[in-house]
Amino acid sequence: MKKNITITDVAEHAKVSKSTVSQYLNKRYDYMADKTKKRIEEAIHELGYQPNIVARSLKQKSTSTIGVIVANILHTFSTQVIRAIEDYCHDSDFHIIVCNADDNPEKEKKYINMLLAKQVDGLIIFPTGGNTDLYQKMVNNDFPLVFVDRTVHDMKIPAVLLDNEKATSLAVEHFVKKGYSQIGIITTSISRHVASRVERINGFKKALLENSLPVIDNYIKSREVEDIQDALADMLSEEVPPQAILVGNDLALMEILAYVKQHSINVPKDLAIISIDEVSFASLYNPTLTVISQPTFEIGEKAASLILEKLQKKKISESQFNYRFEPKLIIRESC
Amino acid sequence: MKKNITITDVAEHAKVSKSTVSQYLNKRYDYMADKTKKRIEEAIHELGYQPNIVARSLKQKSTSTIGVIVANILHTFSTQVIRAIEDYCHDSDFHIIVCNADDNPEKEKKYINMLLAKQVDGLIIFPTGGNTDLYQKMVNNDFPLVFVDRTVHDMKIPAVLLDNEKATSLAVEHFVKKGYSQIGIITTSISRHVASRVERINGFKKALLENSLPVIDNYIKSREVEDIQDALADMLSEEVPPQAILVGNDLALMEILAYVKQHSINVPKDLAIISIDEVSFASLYNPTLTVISQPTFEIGEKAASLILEKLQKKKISESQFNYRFEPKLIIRESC
DNA sequence: TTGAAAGCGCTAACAT
DNA sequence: ATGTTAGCGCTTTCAA
Repeated sequence: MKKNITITDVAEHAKVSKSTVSQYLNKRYDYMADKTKKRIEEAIHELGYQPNIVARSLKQKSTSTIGVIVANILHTFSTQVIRAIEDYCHDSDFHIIVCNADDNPEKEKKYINMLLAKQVDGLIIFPTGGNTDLYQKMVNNDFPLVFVDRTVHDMKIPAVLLDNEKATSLAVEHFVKKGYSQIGIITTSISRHVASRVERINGFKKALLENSLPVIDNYIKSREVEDIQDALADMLSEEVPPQAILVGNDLALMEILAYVKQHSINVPKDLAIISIDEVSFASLYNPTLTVISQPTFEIGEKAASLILEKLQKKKISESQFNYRFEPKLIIRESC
Repeated sequence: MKKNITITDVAEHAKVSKSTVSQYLNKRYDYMADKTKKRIEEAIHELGYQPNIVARSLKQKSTSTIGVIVANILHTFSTQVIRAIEDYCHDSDFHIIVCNADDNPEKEKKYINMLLAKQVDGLIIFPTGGNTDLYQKMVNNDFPLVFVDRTVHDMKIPAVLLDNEKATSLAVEHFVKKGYSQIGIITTSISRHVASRVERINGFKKALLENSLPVIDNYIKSREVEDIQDALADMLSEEVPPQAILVGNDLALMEILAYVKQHSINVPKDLAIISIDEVSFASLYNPTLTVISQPTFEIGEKAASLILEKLQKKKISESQFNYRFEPKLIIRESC
């Protein structure tokens, strides 16, 4: 590995001082003679010089990078939101570093500390919910922090997420409209500290009541991914099995579809399905899948803009703490 | 944002010098008195000190991070390989920064320069193929570089990728075994500088010949994603349309399935399908999809290990330049 | 066993 | 219009 070219080399080559080169690099041409400018330009070109961002970051105490910690990268939702964040940051000349916590609070903690050590300027977190102390510490330090997808109870941290109640009520209403009254819900289990699972289940119950349907506990299951199929099996072996089921997210959906396929259950005749999260094959599947889609792009964009705002103003005016986005029902054949 | 705690603060708090704290941080306890060690430990804990990685990187001229530039993050293949790279690097205390070139050489160039400026210790690239000059420059500078998924013609850069010929021949042989003789191939178009598309198409032709089948130009199409459906339509409107089709990757597959669905084409009766790349819904789809899967985990692992080796030895002994991995035929219902 | 001092590559106040 | 200088937070000789 050859020696790196530094600003000193450029300065010597152009026969000016380092500071002048630095001025040039930072586009402060105000008092710079045209010929020096040109000489520096040439020197940079001839040497193939690239400024060392690490050195600059050290000096400026700012890395122009945002850390993103996602609870579980396997969700299509996550990757789409991340792409939106990346796009937005890119436009403002910020970089992002993405870490996957694997739904594991320990990993999340490790990544938070790592990213802080790396001096990221802000953090966007899809929280596991298991590190409230750490979150709180960052808030106390005025460190720019935004949550995505989930809020954490009692934390004064902006969160960008779906209007989960609306999502479940959209689903339930559609089921009802299609004539279903025995409706179940299955979702993957996530930490109780985290609002979204609770919100979806509560929203579901509320929607049932609003439609004058009874809330039946055995129709409500939240399990680890590996146990989703069993949960469905349990539900379907009830004396009166549900005729329709709301699936909490894309990973749960895969399990449901696997079960349905293996047991030759006809969708929607034997079991109607609505899933939260749009999936790539929803319109290719047989039958095509009715889903509640999240505006992933807007969510990511909002999260990124909140962080960048915080960085600029250093003071958030009129802090709002929940940015709720509208779900959309996409009607296809599965219900 | 509160002031960051530095090594100086810790030193003062523990009443030792900065260098001693640094020794401690780097686990050089060899000559350190137990009580000083303890005092430093306490100070660090009390102050909640985190070493500043940026400063360390500047001094050490090494960031312990690897840059990864992926040609197109939308391929499942890419995300899986990246996860494997991340896992491997993580075990060696390296971080990765992932950038998506969007199949655009200009973007790729921008990211290469950005990552170099950020002083990454090495680069893993899924090359677009459009920046041979830049690649060459890095090689000349002895900068650790590994390609994934594609080789670039005449470059002395290790590449980790699928045995594409094997992949196509597996597919063709399976088609033949199933009694098909009119076989087409459709894939998304990628730069001509890049070997994989060429390899898959050449491998396809070769396999046809080996099975004593004629090579028909109109059965061979490579187009942009948006034009894939048209390409299929063209092929199917041939006088003698193909009865079986090999699909080059997952994104192309989505298009094919959309077309097939819209035109009520029965798979495999009207059209048999084999696709390169395993997709999440392959075993859920109706019919289940026969695919050629790539060992994404091994590919990522190999790429990461090659880079890390290069970093350590600084000299590659017996450099090998192509690491080919075995495709696997997963037989399901679509052929 | 610990400390002093130089320096990584850059920026920014202050001189000139 | 350009140069001098100090310093960002850390590591690393070398000295004590």
